[in-house]
Amino acid sequence: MPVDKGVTLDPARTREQILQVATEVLYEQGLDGVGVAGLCTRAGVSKETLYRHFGSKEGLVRATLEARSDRVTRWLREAAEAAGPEPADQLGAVFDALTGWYAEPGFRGCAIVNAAVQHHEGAARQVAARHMDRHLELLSEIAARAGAAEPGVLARQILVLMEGAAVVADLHGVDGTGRQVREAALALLRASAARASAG
Amino acid sequence: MPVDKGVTLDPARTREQILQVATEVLYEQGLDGVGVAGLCTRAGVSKETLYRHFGSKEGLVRATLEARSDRVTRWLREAAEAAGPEPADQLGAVFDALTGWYAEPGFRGCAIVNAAVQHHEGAARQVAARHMDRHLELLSEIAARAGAAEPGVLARQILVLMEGAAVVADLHGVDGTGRQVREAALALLRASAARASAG
DNA sequence: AAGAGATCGAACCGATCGGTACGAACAGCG
DNA sequence: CGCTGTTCGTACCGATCGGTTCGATCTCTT
Repeated sequence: MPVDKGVTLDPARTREQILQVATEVLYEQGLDGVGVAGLCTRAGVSKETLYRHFGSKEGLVRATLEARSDRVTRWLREAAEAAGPEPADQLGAVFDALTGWYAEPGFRGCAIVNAAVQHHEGAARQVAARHMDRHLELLSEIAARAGAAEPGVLARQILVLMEGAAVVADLHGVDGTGRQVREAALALLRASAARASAG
Repeated sequence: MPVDKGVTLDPARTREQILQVATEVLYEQGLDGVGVAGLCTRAGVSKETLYRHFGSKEGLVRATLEARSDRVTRWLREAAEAAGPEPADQLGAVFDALTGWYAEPGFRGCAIVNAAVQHHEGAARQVAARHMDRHLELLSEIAARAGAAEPGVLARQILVLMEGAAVVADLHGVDGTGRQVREAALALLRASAARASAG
């Protein structure tokens, strides 16, 4: 019985295939909602292969979340940059992108936050902390260019809006959430800028 | 060998004991982080007793989360009412209460949201949705009394701040989160009230 | 042609999972 | 006293968990 290994036998390809399946399945089912055997079946890969690439389930989770953090960070930054030079436009564009995400079928909140909350110890929490640092960096740049009174504080307030929006859109319903949160973020930006020019 | 059943043999007491332990342990370890056997050990109760009271682990989770939702809802409403008649004071008091919570040792975010995110199907999501409805009710009352332009929208924006604050305080650090989010909520309230009197 | 490395499928491991069953010990009530 | 219902401790169930091992098979490189 010949064994089907796919077209090529490329370790990097195999790794990517596992990562892609894990990204979907761990998001849909939760970290504890699927076993390694199930992951392997869906990825069309044997357990030995998975363990050689990632060492453990924890290692696979870490790699999956780190890749996702990279992707999301890049996505939001590009959305901001595509909106032109105005800080308010950039902030609006970020929340427009998020609003589209909430409405996607299968949306279940932020995968990284969800993972961090499921396992109170482990890699997910570190990845989540770093993920938020990256968001904060982007938001701080926008806040500073907008002339905010305290760019760091404003950025953190908007970060809270971002994370809260994902939770509320997931658990309480998408309707209007994105738009409402976008307006809240812009209102905070205006208030902070006004305070800076008045003070 | 005499069996130790505790001082009294009161079903209601037994039930409360299980609920109290489950509230702590499920929050600390996560829904999948502890088995029914472990719960029973920590509660000083046999598996048969637990299953007679709650039917299943899912039933125990539901009862635990519903009790918690009741408690949190009462707690926030009392905090608001204790702050006097001014809506802004009441809103500030709500976030002061939350800020104190974030700083408590063992804080791990909102137990109900965490549970809902861990099991994408099941009782936790229903409890979470209802939990947010209750928050929204309180916030809408405050927003309406503050003369907000759109009380429902403002309440939802502040709800997003509440949920996001718990996530950020848990995963990104407590420092300043409570105070910053409190100020953000009050800023949104002021902006909405100003818009209402101007329009 | 031959070796090196990647992969598969399946068997296997000990541990744990949620849930059930049972006999014995206990309390409260008539 | 004896009846009813609660609880305990323990054993047990089938299933699944994360992880390891092994021989066979396949591709690529030299």
